[in-house]
Amino acid sequence: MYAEVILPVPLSDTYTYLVPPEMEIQLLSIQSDAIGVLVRVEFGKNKHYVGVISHLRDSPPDNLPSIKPLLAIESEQPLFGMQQIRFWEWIAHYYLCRWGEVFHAVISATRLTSLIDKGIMENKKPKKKRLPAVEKNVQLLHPLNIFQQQACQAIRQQLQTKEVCLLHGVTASGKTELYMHLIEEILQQGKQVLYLLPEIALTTHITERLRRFFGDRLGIYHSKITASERVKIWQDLLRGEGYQVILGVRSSIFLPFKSLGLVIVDEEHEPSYKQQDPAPRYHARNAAIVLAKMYGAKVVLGSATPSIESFYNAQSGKYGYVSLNQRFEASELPTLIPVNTKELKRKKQMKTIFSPVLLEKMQETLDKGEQVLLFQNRRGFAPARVCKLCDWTPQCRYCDISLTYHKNAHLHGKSLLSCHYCGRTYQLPQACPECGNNDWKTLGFGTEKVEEEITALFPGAAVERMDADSTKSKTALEGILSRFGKGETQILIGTQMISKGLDFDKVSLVGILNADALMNFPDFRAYERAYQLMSQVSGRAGRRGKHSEVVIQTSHPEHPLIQTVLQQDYEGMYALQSEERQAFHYPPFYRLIALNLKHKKENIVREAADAWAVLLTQRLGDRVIGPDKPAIGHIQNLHIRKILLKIETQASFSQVREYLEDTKSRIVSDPAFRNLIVQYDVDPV
DNA sequence: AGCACGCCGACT
DNA sequence: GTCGGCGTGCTC
Repeated sequence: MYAEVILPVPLSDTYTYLVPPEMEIQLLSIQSDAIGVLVRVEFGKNKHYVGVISHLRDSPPDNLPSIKPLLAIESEQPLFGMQQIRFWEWIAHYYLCRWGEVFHAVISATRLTSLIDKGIMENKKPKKKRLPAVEKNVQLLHPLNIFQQQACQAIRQQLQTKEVCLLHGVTASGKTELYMHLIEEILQQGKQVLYLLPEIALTTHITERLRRFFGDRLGIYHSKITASERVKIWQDLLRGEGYQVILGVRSSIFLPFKSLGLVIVDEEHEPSYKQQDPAPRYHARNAAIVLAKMYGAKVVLGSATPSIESFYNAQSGKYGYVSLNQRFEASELPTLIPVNTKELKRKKQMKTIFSPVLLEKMQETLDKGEQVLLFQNRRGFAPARVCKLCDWTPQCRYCDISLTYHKNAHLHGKSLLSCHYCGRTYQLPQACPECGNNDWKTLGFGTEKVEEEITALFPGAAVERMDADSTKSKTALEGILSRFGKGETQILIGTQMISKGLDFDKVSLVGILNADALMNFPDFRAYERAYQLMSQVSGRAGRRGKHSEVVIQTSHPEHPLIQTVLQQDYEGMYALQSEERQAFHYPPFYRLIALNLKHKKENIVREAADAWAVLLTQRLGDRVIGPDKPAIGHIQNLHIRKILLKIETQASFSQVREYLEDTKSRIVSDPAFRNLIVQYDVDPV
């Protein structure tokens, strides 16, 4: 008897091992087909790995130089079923990565090794059953209001005939409450539920809210939970008791569901659902839809500002569509006020980065004892520091990018410069290394500069900043949220972090400091993103009945995108965008596949990319765009070229995959291009 | 991903 | 004369 084993190494194949005769009975008694059983094997010389059996076979494949035996069986029960293995296979095929890379993601979703080291296989028997779950805090679900009830009913109805339903609900319309009712129904049927959230939105606020209702049935899954908690989640899902609702981040799609009945993807438009590095570069929303299909489960996608893709699928009838456009407890939508910064600058009225209108409204808000949010989607003090004399700008030694100036963070007593691509930090040079001058100016501004200026302008106010730098620890983040929630902080400055998870009702003014910066980046999704961010951050204002205002500073108030934001006209934005996407062959009308080629030597990567594009063009014609040198031409000392494919959505994906594989093997057979790094990114975000 | 094998610079 | 740099090749 032989076993095909998937190993957590980036390789495309499974590997064949001999099942020693004395192990056969043990193996088959765990699982009759052995699928999903963990085994310890030697791979290479003296390297031991824990892998998973994908299937058994009677005879070994031909031409194998040698076959090693399984060393040990590492699980008392199969940890994965056929469904999981089929799901991994789908991920590897669709996202053009290797089996082993997917399994590696599954394993590391447990930190998926700590689980293997001290987890599941040590528990010879499931722990003695806990007493029936009579959590003291468990409450009954709140009844839904009439709008929520109607929406809930509409979702049930849509899901009778459709796999996926998009719930388009304005901020504060009570989507979470509605989800909870749907979850309860599925639990009553004895099925499991996966509730996906972007990492940033998984705050104690929402977890506590759900825990209050689901008590011992709710497991929470993210990168910072303890190993023992992970193990419990695994065991409970495998056994079908205990945790049956998982509130988790994107990697929780790899958990071993047994009888999945419903997947909720909240904030479905969030780009952080797409994994960037390393492979598998999967989109958790799209992968979750496939996962659900394999289990016969239904999917609810929720957003106040749906992705263009999902709204398109709803419009075309592929997804069901339900909207919930009444705010909870009669909250009004905020009034949006554009401020023309170009004109103010011309009139010399922009003395700071804040318009006089914004400053006045801030003062009024503080006088009323209410709170202000200021949104600037850039951390640090300034994105670049420039020598006044010769224009020299500090750059990262490893990446093709200017360093962000962090005035108030220090490295050996000096202010710090940091590379926002590779994370390296540098000391601020005193004098310009080019000309010796010691007089600098800064370009642009980030949250640190906003904080410094606001502190000077409002000396009596309590000001805090919330961005990736100020929230490195979980306690720091919770501290900021809790002080703001209690009203101890009057002005909160932040990056897009403040657009999620904040759920406070004393915010009556939001300032968007630089709308132009949100729109001006070279990406086909720039306007969609800008709309979503401005809309989400505006939604933080005026919860619970208060009148509220949003000031948007822009040099182009007449811009069509700004107009749709001001009128809170999602469908207008969708119409603008879908026309453009169709005309220029972008999603949802075309599928994008990006090829990233990297090499230490620029001439090698350039030649390889040119050759690559020639070969691909022979087969795919003008669907091949590039190669292009990206704006940031090298990162981590590797030079980069990009080739973009725009493929009709109805085209055969397996055909395209075949062309890509064939092209790759032809290029890398050239010894000059052997150590080229090739990365595929399917459906890039 | 690891880990070993294999060819060129600064040291006891 | 060696120790060790990491380039590249392989793993059932």
